[in-house]
Amino acid sequence: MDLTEAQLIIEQGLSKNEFISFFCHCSISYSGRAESYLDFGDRFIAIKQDRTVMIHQPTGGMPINYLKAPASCSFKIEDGILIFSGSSRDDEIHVEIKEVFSISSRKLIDGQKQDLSGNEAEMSDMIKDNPSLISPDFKPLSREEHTKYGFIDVFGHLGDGTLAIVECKRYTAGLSAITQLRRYVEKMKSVKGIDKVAGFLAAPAITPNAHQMLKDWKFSFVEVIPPKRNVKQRQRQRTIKQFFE
Amino acid sequence: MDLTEAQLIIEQGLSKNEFISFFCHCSISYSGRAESYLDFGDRFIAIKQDRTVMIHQPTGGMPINYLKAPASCSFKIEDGILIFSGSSRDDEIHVEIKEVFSISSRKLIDGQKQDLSGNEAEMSDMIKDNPSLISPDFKPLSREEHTKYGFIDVFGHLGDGTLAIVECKRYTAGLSAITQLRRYVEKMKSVKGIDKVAGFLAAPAITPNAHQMLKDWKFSFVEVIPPKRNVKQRQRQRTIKQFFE
DNA sequence: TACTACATCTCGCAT
DNA sequence: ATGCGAGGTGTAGTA
Repeated sequence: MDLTEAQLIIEQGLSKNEFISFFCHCSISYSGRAESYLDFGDRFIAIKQDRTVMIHQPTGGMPINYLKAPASCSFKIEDGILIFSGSSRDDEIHVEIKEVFSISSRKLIDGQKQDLSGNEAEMSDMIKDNPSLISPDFKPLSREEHTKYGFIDVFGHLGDGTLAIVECKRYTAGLSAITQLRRYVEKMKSVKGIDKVAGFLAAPAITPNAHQMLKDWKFSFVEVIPPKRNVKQRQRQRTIKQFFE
Repeated sequence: MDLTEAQLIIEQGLSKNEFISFFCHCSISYSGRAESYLDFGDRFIAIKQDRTVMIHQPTGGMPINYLKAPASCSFKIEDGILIFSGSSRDDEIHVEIKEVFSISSRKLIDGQKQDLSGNEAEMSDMIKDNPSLISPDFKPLSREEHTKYGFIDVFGHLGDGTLAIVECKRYTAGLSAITQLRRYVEKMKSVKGIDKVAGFLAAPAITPNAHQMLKDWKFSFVEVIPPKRNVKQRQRQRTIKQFFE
């Protein structure tokens, strides 16, 4: 495809804030928080409607280069090469495009927001509603609370009045989960001036090293499978409800 | 665009392992590690050559849904709707496509790898080569070493023989950086049976809370600006060198 | 804005 | 395969 024509289509798309996507043969220089260079090869480039820029190689899940919105984007042809210069707050990229294979540009209309289930907040919700998952005598007091001790997933006390902190992890808990729990427990001990605060780790599994550290610090592991709502069901129900209202 | 034609183009692209990209009007159900539903709207969908799947809304840097490679992808038309079913190891998505606006599919050739500079490894490199950045009497012994105590950025000793552990962060260090350092220091103490191991945090800055915790644990903060090579320069030099060899 | 922690984190590396 | 930590992490929530 002729580079002058490509430049025209892209600049029209930019002026109309369309979603621009194209395949090309290019090299990429990046400079900002870090620096990188990627020699010539075939890539996919997209400029989204908020001027997010992302450049993908043919494989892999993450963009090889990107700019956060809103990036200023300019195109010019120099020595027979289409040069794309983009810059955002912290970073800039220079793309030398030797060939453009195809371009699509379109205004996309989408006001929807995703309904996502299965995050850590829902797990701590479940534990607060079902405290026996932690211990028969666990009484939760708060959940997902920002305190001066830290961001504690579930906080409460045991039957004998001992304060208890629960740290939730949706996946196999590693060393960092234990250090996180330890930090909250230590902080609460020092601020409250008490020498006994119970620490619980709620997760579906725990790594061996983390389990050792947990035992060293006299914390308890509780196997908890994180919950999931059926969001499609929920969405449908809401739609039906709206229909009848 | 006719949905039957769209299905044909996509399936041809899949059979040739091409990079397929298209704009469409669709809804998306996701189920796997989490669950989500996104009601109908205009989206961009790409299936990469390794069968990575990503779906983007018109704005924002991250895909709203995705599948890790290699995903199995199938398309069928049912009740006048093109249905895209994709499944990878842990997850699956169901996309109901009411309209396809445009499709591009192409085999991209790209054997290049990115040369990235400004990562933590280069920072620990610099410290090992310039130990006085940490302390006048710091003698580094190793860097970026996987030990049973953890992954220690720079390890060495001071003039009086005290062992020293350096944790590097490229950005403002927070609480987790201190707990990480603390974990290495504590573990090294207990394994070696000594009661004094020096801990250094090397970073361009540190948050107030982290600084307090650092002081509580008698660690030291050293202001270090992470280095950056000029990778484009380096690439050019290598090219010139190759030319003369 | 700075700080904190989650993420369908992803990715690479070492065990 | 699993464990572990970095990331140009991004993103949301809060003070």
